[in-house]
Amino acid sequence: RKSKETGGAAPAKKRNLGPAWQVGLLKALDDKSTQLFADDRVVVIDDAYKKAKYHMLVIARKDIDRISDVTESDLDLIEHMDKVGRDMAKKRTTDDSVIFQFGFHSVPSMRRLHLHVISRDFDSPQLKTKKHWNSFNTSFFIDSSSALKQLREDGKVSVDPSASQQLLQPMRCQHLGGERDDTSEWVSRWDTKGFARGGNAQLC
DNA sequence: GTTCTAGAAC
DNA sequence: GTTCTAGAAC
Repeated sequence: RKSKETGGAAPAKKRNLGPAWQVGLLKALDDKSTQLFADDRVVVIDDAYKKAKYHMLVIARKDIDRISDVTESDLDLIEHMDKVGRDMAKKRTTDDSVIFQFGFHSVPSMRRLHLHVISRDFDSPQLKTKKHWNSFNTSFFIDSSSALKQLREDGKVSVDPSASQQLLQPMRCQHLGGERDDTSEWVSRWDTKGFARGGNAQLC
């Protein structure tokens, strides 16, 4: 043992990492019981409050808070997170009708860089608010493919300064396009109440 | 991030 | 009266 605390001081205190609710993912890095996969660079867990039938997080072990903090030297890490995420999605279900999306929140609430691996049904009783929906269905959500492209070309991932305002917009479907025709049916099903609750989820 | 809840909206 | 939304949480 090599402890040389001066004056018998208390054991080295851990740096204040912030409020408990912000550091849940940091604890997950050390909690093997919840890990679906782990290697020297990442840990995969189920999102504790999943917003779709399938919703996993690929968490980086490296001390980076968010996608806007990554640099060129992290390209390998982001590529690895993306690959692990896609592998996990394939392992998780063999149902080809399940479509996944992979990406980062522009302004995450939880600390430590994490990649969302989420199925596009958004069928979950824990998807309750407009912000929940918009965090996966506006430019607030940065696809990993887009992040990788930016990282390769610009050496960084730019985040829209107004990204957080996207969370306040009316809920729209990105994939059907058109605000009146195609989405009208979708909006009527999810917009007013219930979201995708009740097992009637479909791709928007 | 969630939970709780007062006040708004219906 | 019930549902919905937005802000505080030490």
